[in-house]
Amino acid sequence: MSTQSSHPETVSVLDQIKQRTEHLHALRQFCDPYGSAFLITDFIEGIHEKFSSIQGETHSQEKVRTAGRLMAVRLHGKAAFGDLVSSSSKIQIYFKQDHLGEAQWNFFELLDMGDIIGIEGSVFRTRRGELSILIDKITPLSKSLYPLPEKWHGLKDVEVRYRQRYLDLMVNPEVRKIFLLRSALIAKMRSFLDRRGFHEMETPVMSVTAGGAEAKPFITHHNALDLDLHLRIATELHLKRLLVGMLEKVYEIGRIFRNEGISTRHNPEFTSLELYEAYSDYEGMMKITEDLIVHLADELIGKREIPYQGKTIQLNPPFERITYSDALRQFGGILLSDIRDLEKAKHAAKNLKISLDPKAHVGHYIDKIFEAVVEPNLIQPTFILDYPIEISPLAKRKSDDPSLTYRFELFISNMEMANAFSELNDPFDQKERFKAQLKLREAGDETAHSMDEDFLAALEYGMPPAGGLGIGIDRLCMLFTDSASIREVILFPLLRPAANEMS
RNA sequence: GGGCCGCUAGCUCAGUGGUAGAGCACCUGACUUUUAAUCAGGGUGUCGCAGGUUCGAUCCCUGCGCGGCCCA
Repeated sequence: MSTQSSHPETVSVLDQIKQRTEHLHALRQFCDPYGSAFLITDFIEGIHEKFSSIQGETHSQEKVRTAGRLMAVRLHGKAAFGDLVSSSSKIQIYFKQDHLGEAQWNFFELLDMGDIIGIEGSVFRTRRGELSILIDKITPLSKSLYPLPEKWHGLKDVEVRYRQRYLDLMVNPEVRKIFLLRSALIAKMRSFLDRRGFHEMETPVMSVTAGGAEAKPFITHHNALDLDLHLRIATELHLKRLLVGMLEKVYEIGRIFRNEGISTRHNPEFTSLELYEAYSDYEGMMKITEDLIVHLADELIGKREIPYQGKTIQLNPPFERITYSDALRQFGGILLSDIRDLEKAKHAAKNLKISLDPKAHVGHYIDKIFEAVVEPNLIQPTFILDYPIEISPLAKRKSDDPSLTYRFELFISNMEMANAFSELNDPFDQKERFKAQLKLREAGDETAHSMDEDFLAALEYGMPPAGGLGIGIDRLCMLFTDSASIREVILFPLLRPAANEMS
């Protein structure tokens, strides 16, 4: 057992641990307190369904066997009520001395809050109308040696909640709900894509160069090859190689790593969906984005109006569409053409009180100005179309304006949820874009792309025109669970080690 | 990286320059249909850490740690 930082060795806690340990030793006289497999006839949620019609004084003929964690006990002399909790449900259990008999009542007296037990008994309804199980037999399955957090207020200290997430999950049922929803969301996403003929692929997490996005990578080292490797910052460039290889509809749901700051919307590792469809384009990607999000809302929430941080988000397609330059003009009175010149961009940024690194290039300024002027206005789902080429090195140029690209981002509640484009499949153009990125990198921009010769070689074999789409799964989960912070939807968000965990 | 806020019992939180507080949890007793059970009794603490000021610091000051929010 590891050192428990949240359990300072106070007399009070020691007393409770001591008492629980004594109960454990007493149990060992009769059974293994850390039991083995326990045959369950009914899960708790199933019992509620199966016996919902029980009324009055009747007890079920049928016996049930189920298991869970004992989370409350209401002593009542020679009887007691308890709450037996499972992952998504709970049921009241009734211990009765004369019914249990001396030996079983003895077991009951050795139970502590938080213990895991198996029970066998008949189902009945109490005078107050609560479906309950009258226990015939208790089987101790695991002992809880530490006192639990408060039963009414739960565990609120976010630091403890994240560092000891198991406690958070144990005592805060709504937290369990969030992660069950996250699990369901990913499952629904997979089945949605599979039904549409997409195939799930797995591309490398580690490679010599990390590309496909503007971000700093984490670096690790392979000993046998004596080689520094980067953790991926996107799955894009590998998935597009698959298009070259004639896998025409592919996706990957995977962990992405970016060596950047932490905020309520950013965790250094997060999960993305990226999908690529040959012979499609960004119009096709907009359609699939709408379809997917609406499908998830229908399946997970059951409606298309969802509450998020005090606002109501309407997920009814079609989502609003506005071009990048129209958005700048509409929300900020700014002309895109004006801020594509570095000096003019600096001036505009100054007016908006945006300060940037002196090495920042014009793309950074465009991005920041957009962020400041437009993003705060994008509450309802909105596609922003036709991004400037300076900040879109992997997207196809628009045929009617080669300074813009067939790229969109979807914003919901001011958050960037999706990013997609008609994929650039012209290797000559792609090479020029990489060269431009390389210049920025040489000028000190660590997030600029490096030249990926191998990817270029793949393009030179011919990549079909395609639409590609990336969706941030964590942010989608935030939206669907009304969570203000990305840490609420990541089981173990990165935290600094606590002082006593260092060294 | 900067600003603001927080850190007090296992948990949720009050509080004060002079013996450390409540509710829940826990312990003892009563109670065989309660459900935040109830009733009677019991306080279990390195007041985040380290310095400083002071007769005396949990409180005031400085630094540090961890976290939160906002900004970059």
